[in-house]
Amino acid sequence: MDTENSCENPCPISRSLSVAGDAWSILILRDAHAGLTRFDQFRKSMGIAPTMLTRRLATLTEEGLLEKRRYSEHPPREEYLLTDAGRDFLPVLFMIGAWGRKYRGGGKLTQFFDAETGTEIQAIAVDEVTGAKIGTRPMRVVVPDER
Amino acid sequence: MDTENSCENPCPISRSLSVAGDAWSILILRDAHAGLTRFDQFRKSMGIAPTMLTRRLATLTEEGLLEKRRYSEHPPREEYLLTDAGRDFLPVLFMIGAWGRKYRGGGKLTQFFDAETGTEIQAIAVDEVTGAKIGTRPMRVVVPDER
DNA sequence: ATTGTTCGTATCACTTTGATACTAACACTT
DNA sequence: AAGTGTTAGTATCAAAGTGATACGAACAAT
Repeated sequence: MDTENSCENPCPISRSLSVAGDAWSILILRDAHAGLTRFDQFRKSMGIAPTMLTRRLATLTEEGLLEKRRYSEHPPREEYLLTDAGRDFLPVLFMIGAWGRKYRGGGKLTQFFDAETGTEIQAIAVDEVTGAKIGTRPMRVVVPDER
Repeated sequence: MDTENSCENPCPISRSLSVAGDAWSILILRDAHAGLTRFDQFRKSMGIAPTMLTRRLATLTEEGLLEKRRYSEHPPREEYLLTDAGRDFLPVLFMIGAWGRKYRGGGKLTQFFDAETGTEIQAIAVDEVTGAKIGTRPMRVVVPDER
């Protein structure tokens, strides 16, 4: 795709997709949230080719969702940690997961529980202002005019 | 990627991504939510090559997010409408958009308002059970054992 | 000295993509 | 009747991206 549409495009979805709009990037972020930090952990978890992984980790680092940290000087070893921007991707992951759970739910699925209450987490998107579920009320779209 | 991981993989995120894990598909769904239904509308809106668009529309239709409807017999013309599954993708779109708004927010952005209250929609993900924002409380992950 | 671990790079066949041109089936205008 | 316009694609093909595999560098451990 044309990934150079960052600041031109008024659509916030396009802008996000130009950063993490492919499946590998999203899976890396998923695994990073699950606590993985190292090249080989990602590689084994996802079965991704090392060339791909190198590129994706570099992009996510450049784009500020991950940061490299040296965890060993001898030999030099880096690990990849989530930044704030990367951590804030979690709601996206949960909504993607919620859709998959509902529409591709056959067989066994990974589950997420609230550690305090012990209840299974049911992620939904709401408008923080009105409290209404996204998609349940009519909305008005305002597209900025060009230039 | 390996797109044949539908029912094998216990991760609901992987399953969703095997259906709509590329930028074009997500942008088509965005435009479909904005009311576009026809081939040329999508093509002009996104600047996508017709070969790509044909394939993506076919995939989304096969996967049950869109459905074809004939709107003219002479000449034969089809349009693409969101199914329930497609409509339920809206929360994903809003969360992706929310991230882009927060971390790639320079310049003019499309805005969404609640038609009743007139307030700008601030999409967040919450756990419907506890009401807590996703990511603010510790959670426990349960991965099903193989076989 | 040999084996193992970790984080990659090199190579290369294969697949996907994207730009462009073109077609089919009409309607509409002159 | 001929030409123009609209819609929904298909055909072609070069360029780019992907992915499997092998290999390398820099050590640690035995």
